[in-house]
Amino acid sequence: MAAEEQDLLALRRNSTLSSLVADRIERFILSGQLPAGERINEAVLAKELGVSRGPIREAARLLASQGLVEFVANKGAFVREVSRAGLLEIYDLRAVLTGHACELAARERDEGGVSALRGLHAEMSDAAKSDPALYYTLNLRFHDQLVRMASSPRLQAMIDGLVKEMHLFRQVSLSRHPDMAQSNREHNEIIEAIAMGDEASARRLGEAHVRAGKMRFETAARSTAS
Amino acid sequence: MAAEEQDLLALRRNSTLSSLVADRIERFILSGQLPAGERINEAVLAKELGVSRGPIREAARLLASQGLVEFVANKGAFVREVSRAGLLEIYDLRAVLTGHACELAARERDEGGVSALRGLHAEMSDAAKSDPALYYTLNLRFHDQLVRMASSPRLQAMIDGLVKEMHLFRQVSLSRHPDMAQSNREHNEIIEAIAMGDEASARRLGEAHVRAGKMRFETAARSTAS
DNA sequence: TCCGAATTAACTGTTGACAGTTTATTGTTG
DNA sequence: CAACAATAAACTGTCAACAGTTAATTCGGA
Repeated sequence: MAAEEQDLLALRRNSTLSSLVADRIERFILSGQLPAGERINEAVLAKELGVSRGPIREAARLLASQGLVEFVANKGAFVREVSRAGLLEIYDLRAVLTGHACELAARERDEGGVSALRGLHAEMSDAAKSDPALYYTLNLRFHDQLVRMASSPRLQAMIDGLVKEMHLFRQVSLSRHPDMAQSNREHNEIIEAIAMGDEASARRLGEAHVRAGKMRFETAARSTAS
Repeated sequence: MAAEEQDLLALRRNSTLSSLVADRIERFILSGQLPAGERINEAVLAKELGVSRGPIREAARLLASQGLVEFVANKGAFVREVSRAGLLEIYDLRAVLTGHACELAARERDEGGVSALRGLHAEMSDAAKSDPALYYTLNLRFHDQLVRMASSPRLQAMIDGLVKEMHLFRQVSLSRHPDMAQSNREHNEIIEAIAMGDEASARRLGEAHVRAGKMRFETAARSTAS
């Protein structure tokens, strides 16, 4: 399979145990198997994964670089907690950076990229009616494609990190899009601005799109206040 | 001294060898003692700093999180190289993020912070005429203060990282401000926008200020082309 | 019964040694 | 003399054990 092949390539290019362990731990964290705030017990994880504590520590440091874990001296590595305020902060940053990404994408004028976006948009239109989970997955791919089209590795890394951090927020209500149709209409506007090379509009629309997500979360959270 | 006291506090709060080693290595890198592209020889550094290789490795991973070094499997840690294109990329990101910081600062309406900015601005006006090195130092503090006033830890970390990365660019022509007076006029405009709580202007001016720095670099580099 | 000090257990931080890979060197052949 | 293969050195990746710190438990006293 393509996915496995890519895994093997990544393995060969970066064949260190630490990175494999890091991937595993990252999945543990993002899946909620390691809850936010939890300490990462090195000995237990080492035994569980069948490796020594060294790679575990290095993996934790790697994840710390992505903002997923936090080190406290003589206490160890903890899965980072993201507060409500932190989440709003992340939304703002992601909005600003996404806007920048759209501006750069509009400047690049990558036709192949634009048609990829159009394809995803069409798929999402269907999924919006029938399959929210699929919409969610496609949405991630859409935004990933968008950011890649900015061809700015640092920008991509920053946004990736922010997206991962968002998943550390306790409530998982993020995965639910209250209004997928509206969200996808915004996607379409962004695509057209990029296709036309309209940098200013692309930036404004990209930023507004994420800000809209923030506001959707704020109102949803307000109504779900415990 | 206050600085030493703060160091001691940081030491007590985070009394791990790794972090101390990381600080040392970071200074080596930023001072050019470890040039960009150079491999970090763990054994040599360990001997030099009188510690084992473990802390060195962890410190390197810590620095990797700040974008200062890069790991290659089975080859080790290398001081990251920043190309001309990379530097321009960083300038853009910093511009966008600084604009955001200014917007947030304007929203906060922190009078103490504003007067701190005004104080630095006055000092810099003097330094601009007599002491470029001092101006450079004050400029760093000015931007630091600006970002702190946004009270967004993630934003601060991001910009800090970008500023550090900029220093990895080979040519050190960054430290020279071709037109300190103009730069400081821009500072003043930013301060006033923040003081008035004019978020939109603060953002626009903050972003433009860093973009101006980028353009100053571009023209300076063009004339210094080897 | 509850609070606090002393003791014990658990865990992280650090070290030195071993295994596997990469790079440099040497020797060989056309 | 140059190109290539084999060998040796250097270095990273991993491991298991030790030291130091933090957290939990036990014990004694009010």
